[in-house]
Amino acid sequence: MAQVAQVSQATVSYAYTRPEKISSALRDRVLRIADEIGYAGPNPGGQNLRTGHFGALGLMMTDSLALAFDDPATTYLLRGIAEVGELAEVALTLLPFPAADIARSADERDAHAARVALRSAVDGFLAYAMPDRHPALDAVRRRGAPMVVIDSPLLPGVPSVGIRDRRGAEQAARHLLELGHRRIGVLVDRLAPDGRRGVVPRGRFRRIRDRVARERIGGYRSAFAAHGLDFGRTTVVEAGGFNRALSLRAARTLLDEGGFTAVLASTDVLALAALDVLAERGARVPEDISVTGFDDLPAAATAGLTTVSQPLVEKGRRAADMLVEVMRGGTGKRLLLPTELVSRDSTAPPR
Amino acid sequence: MAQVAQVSQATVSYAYTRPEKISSALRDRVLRIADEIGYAGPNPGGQNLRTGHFGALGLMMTDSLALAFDDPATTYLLRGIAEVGELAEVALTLLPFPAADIARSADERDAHAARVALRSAVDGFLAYAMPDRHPALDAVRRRGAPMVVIDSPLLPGVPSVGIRDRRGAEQAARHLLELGHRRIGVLVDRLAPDGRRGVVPRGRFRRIRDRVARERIGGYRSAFAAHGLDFGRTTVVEAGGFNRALSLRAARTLLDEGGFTAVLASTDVLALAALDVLAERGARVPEDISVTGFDDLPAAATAGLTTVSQPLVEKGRRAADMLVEVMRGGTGKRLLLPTELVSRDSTAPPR
DNA sequence: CTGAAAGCGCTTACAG
DNA sequence: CTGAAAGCGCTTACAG
Repeated sequence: MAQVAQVSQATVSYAYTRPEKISSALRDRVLRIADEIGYAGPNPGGQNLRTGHFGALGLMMTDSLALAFDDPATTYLLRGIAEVGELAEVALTLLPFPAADIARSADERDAHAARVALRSAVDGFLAYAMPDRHPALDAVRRRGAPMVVIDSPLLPGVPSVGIRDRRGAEQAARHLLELGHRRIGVLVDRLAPDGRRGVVPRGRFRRIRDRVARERIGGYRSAFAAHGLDFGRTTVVEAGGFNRALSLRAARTLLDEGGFTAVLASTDVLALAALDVLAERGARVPEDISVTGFDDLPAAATAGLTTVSQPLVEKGRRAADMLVEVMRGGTGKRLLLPTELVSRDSTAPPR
Repeated sequence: MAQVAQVSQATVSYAYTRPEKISSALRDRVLRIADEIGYAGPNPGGQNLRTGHFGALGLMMTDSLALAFDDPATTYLLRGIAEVGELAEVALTLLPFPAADIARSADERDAHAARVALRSAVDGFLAYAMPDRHPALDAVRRRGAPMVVIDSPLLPGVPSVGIRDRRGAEQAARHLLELGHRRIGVLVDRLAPDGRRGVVPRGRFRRIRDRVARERIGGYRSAFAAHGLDFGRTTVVEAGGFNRALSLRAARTLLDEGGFTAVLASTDVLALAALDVLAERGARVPEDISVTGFDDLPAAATAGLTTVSQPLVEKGRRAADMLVEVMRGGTGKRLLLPTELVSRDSTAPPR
């Protein structure tokens, strides 16, 4: 391009990125010639290498991207991220972590994820709801790239945004217990990314690989203990994932057991699935059985679901804000957002 | 890194990307030293520049990213894109087109969008629901990057995936007309990205800047004409955007006028908003008034909405497939997916 | 199986 | 206000 226009490379560069450095006549000429010969402006690859930044943020999630567009809670979080004004200048890159059905094994999947994180052309990372130990997290830290964690895991020295999961879960459980429920069935999404689902055997609680799941279970456990109940004897069903199909299946498995006066669900998606299964079976809520959720999605309000609200959109916004701050040289911190029990029409004392 | 390990740059490169080119002993040594000195592997910027590809696809949308996480139809589309297996190796970059409230003017917004498209470190573009003329589209074509358009606009020589919008819209309108409706109010999302909303003045129909809106209005118009009605005399309310708040507002504006026996909405989000406003006002559907939508979101089925279904997830999947094909040197084509009228409980003959 | 060299396209001091 | 030169970090023929 510089050759054709018979100017130096620097002049072309200035024409695009530093208009004040050259005369406007020269700039116009360069731009006109560029137009004629079909030069579309500085190649991003060259710019990246030279300036050392990419103009993009990477978002890492467990599993595949499907989560981003499948799970309502995730969608709200992403909305918050997208709202951040400073991001008007940077792209949001959704990193392709392979789904379980594509990768041959969990190890291979993790290795792939780490490679992706390392290779991706981004200036900073948002890690959302990752399991405790994940090679991609190590890879990012080693690369020394700015990172902010959302929800899980908690990594020493890594800034993060989350909520008081244990307390929120405790609030929901206490609400049911204080209403007088003693036969409570529990629904959880996933305790570890190993594809297991169904009734959770006791030993599995010691091998939870996700901070949020661990905290929520911990909250349930302590609320139960405060009311003289042993959480270990409670039926807990694990969906094995986040989507509606798996949630419905888990709700059916739990409700097939029968005899519960309440369902304590660790997400709204699970609680809403339970509501649907109950309606299908002709059970009345809350007369026959109470149900609580967690998240307070808009759909929870519509369904009259008693749940624990967390500020999902704000969580995304704050995390993105914090990442911008870290990328500017700030240190970031651990930010905890409030939760609140929202009592609606899906809970009542047992008969 | 090469210096410390006392090997050549090439050896380091091979250690990471061509294990078969060096002995495994040497490779192990290189990797071990890298680990010790904290070298995280090849810098993506250097790789990009040298190989000429980025390992990412760019998604361009009108307005801001908020659309991606705000509009259910868009969310389903993205789910389809994310499902494409070949994408397990490439990232999906959401390009940050500034929202109306951030950019000072429409021109500035467009110029910014073009710049972003040019600068972004991606190998190909998916352009979704863009207005007819948009500088970012020109910029991408000039850059010569592979591109597939979803829905709008239709560009000569550019492969695209869409549906028969005109026919689908015609089906919905004809359904109402054949039931005997003559006082039909129409709801549309946006005819041009200029921030206008409210009752659409006649002249504005000649200045629609979005292909899909134009086709759907055309479908309504011809169905009306076939029944001896002048579409030009119909009340059409434009929401001015895609979210629920604007949709509710548009529905209120339309229904305030009164006297309609049916509401013909150009999207399900608008139709569902109309349903909510009608419920709020104590009107019975379909006894007092009929409502039709377009898209067939899962929420439409729940609400018993009569609508025109289009395969949203498949649209995304097909578009991503086609882009992969084009990036491999294929030519792509114009792909049209089927629509179908789904008759549910929100429509009946007028009283 | 390993190493020295070229060059991808840019930006930025620096000299004129 | 403009140009010549260096170097960002990599990969890939090529020579040994």
